[in-house]
Amino acid sequence: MVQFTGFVCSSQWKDIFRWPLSPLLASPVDGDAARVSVLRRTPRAISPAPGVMATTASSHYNILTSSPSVAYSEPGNMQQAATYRDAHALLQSDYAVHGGSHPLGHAHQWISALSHGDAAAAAPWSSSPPGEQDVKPAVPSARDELHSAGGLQHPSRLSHAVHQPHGNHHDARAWRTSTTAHTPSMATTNAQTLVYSQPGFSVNGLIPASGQGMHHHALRDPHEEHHSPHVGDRGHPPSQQQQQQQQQQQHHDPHSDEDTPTSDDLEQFAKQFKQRRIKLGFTQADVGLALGTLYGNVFSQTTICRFEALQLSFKNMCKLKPLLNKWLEEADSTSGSPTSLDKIAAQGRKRKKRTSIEVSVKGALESHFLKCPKPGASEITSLADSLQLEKEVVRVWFCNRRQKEKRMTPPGGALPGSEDVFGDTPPHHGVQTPVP
DNA sequence: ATGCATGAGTC
DNA sequence: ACTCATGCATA
Repeated sequence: MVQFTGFVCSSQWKDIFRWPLSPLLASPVDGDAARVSVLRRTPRAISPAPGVMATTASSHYNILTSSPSVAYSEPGNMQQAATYRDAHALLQSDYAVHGGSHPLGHAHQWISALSHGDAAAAAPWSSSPPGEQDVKPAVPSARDELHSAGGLQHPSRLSHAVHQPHGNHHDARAWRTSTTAHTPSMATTNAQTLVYSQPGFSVNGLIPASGQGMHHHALRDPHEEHHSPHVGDRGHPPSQQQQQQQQQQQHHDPHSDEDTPTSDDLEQFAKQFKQRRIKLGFTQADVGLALGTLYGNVFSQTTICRFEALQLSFKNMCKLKPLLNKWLEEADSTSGSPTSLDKIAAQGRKRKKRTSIEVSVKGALESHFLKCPKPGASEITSLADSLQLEKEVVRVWFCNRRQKEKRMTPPGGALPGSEDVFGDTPPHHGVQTPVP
């Protein structure tokens, strides 16, 4: 039953599920770490399980203040260049400075305090559909193949019903089945939200705080685009667009961001990154902000999280790695000093309230997806009709589902050990480097 | 941590 | 109308 909430803002019901958190103070391992991270423990015993709360915002989510400005620029605007030392960058920061106008009045009143995220992910229906998950060995793209010297993927896979009606399956899951055992006891603990809204706040002079996002807009890599190159099954010249532009992919060095890393490198890095980050006492959100301060590209907690979990596309991972790597260097070289946090609110336009699709409905969608991942407009319409959902919602659902399919990092995000189901799961996976 | 949403860039 | 990168809001 989908009910519509009249007000977009009246989503107060969510507070009903606010559990009394008992914040504990935990000092990060490092004794010198100037900052402590407040870890919040979430009583995972309590599961709200709001069965029927399909709240869909009224379709007329009016755009009150449609101020596009997402400017994260600061008054001081001293666009120092040099920050991007190496232009190798394939940084394709979006943030195409639309409005250009900078808010200035960064209203960071929303410094969310919602942090609790007991890692119990695994969607109910995501019980790793066997034959479906075609765990074909990486080789997402020709490019990938080149540097995938990691030699991780063995050729054992063969069948797996790699169907997919339209030949557009392909890539993604470059991340082999790593059971991603992470999920420490804590998750996003964006507690210590001390917000210094300083224009040019530099940390120990090490952090160039200058990046004050000025006009470093769109660095979108014109080259390197054309997604989904690798036409699923290699072995036939796609005759598609021009080959990638991997002019010089000599030998890769996992540490230098000069070349394209391998899946292994990325996995390794992500893992290490997370450890370090935590050790330094930073939250994913902190990092996201720092990147904005340092390089002008702000990222959300979500993105950092996905990076660590390797839930981004290969390309995207490659793009972010250098940035995160730099941050890491800065971060621990300046550990023991305050950090600047600034919020560039992107408030303004009203966002459609997130639609909550009931489990049963999801099941239905999932079924359809298995049959036809790319329903036509008419199909979507009828499907939406039968499911009592807005067409747009259904459309988006499929889009997201497809996108997810392309990554679905841990196919067994569901359960460990499920990797054997395919009988071809890579013999090894993420190695747990026990922190130096 | 993840589900649904937005938007730029493509096709 | 789709893919992709991203993120708000939520669980």
